Amino acid sequence: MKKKLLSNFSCKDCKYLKNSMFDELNDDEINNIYEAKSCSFYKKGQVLFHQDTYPLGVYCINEGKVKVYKVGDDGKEQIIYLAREGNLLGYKSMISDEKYHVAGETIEDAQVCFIPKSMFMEILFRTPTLNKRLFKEVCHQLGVMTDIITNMAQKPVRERLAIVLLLLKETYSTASNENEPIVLNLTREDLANFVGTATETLIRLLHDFKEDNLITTNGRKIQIEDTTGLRKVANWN
Amino acid sequence: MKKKLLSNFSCKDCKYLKNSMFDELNDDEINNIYEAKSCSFYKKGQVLFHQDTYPLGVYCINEGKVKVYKVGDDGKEQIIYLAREGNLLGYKSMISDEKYHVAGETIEDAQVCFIPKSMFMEILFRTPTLNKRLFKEVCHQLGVMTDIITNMAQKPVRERLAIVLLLLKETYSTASNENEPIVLNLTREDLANFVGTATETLIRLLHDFKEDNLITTNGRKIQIEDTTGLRKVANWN
DNA sequence: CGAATCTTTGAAAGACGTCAACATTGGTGG
DNA sequence: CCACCAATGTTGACGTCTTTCAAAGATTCG
Repeated sequence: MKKKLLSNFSCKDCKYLKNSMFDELNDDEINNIYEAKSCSFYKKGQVLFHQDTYPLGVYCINEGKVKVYKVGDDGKEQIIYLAREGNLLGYKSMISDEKYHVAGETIEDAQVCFIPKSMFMEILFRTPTLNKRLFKEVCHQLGVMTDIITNMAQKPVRERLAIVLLLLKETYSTASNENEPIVLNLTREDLANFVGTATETLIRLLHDFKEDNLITTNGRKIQIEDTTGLRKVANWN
Repeated sequence: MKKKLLSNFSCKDCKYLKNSMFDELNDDEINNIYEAKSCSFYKKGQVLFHQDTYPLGVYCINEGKVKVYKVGDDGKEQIIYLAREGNLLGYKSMISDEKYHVAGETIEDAQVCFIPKSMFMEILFRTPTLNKRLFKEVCHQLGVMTDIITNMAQKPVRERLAIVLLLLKETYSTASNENEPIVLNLTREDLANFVGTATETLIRLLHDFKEDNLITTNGRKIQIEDTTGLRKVANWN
């Protein structure tokens, strides 16, 4: 299922290098990463790494989107965040030396580079630039998570949905597609599992938002029509 | 209000050293910390560091408990976690170089050591043992946070309360007081802000738990009577 | 083209928050 | 040391947000 690509292109030429954790590395250091990695093709819906298993390495997304989620005690998925091109995945549990708390699964056909654990750890601890960069990133993410916890605990579903939509726009927008609809390969259920609500509730709220001209939808395409309005609904920032 | 203590005892002799982030340091390294720190007395309810301000240094709790919380958009506190003796606070936003996402406030009279930013950062990046230790801890905490997010999103208040009670027992229990009631200086409102619910709902649920002989209460003292039962209610582990 | 999956809508029950009133407690000044 | 005030705790009633269950459309993919 996991097809190995014939060509293993250089990280230095990766168009997402500047958005990655490797953006501050010098040529030699980048080359170390390049030599350690291998790149593979994953079909939509494939799992990169499983919850409750030990990390085997880290994943760097070259093409496609990945949903990172945790399965709760009752078997329902909670999407923690969506990762996109350039993002590094699966390193946190590796560093803390425990099983994955979450799983990572492609939501569209993807191309993902893999660096085996031993190699990554070795590079990580002999490359201060990378070490510092990742350390910072992890600390930043902790702050973001406290924000999410607070929102989950205090905000009603409607506001959380508005936030998620705004977030998705950010995750999916590039310079080129600024005003195009977000084509997210997320089912309504996924979306509900991101917001933290039931699928039916999510659908009803999307309906409301459409009536209020905040968004338009066409199947799984969602177009944000009124960012300001959404932000107001979210009672955010 | 913040009284400086006359004696500045050595970290090496701190009885909580073994539970702290400094547990793996050698004598020299411990001494660096010792020389950088100063220890102060804080009265119950004092704020160690404020949300949305830049970190000035890190705090190591020598005596007392500290609630770490974030004020949401509607002004309500969300308690993220409770810190106890030996815990290090306020370093994450320092490392990620941003304003605090949370605030830290004593919930009982406390004695807290402080290490100024410049000194701590300097020690952190010239002491691989400490660096690695903290890095690991931060990554671990991220995993814990994903668990919290999932619980907040998926579990009803009743289950979350049960979890919080079990958590509090862990936070407050020492070898000596295993079966004593938890004397937590948390108001019902604080407790509600930890669980993520309204004060009235929290009180009603505590009442239920009492009826089911899961706990007994006496003012702010809460005694866990049936850990197994609580775990069952929590639908946990 | 048909099975399977996903989406949407309706109706009803339940969980939870809010408001208001009242009780209790703890801290403070006299 | 006591009395009093303000903060905290408790209870009831009520409304609303949300979930759940059921069933009917729509879409997708083999």
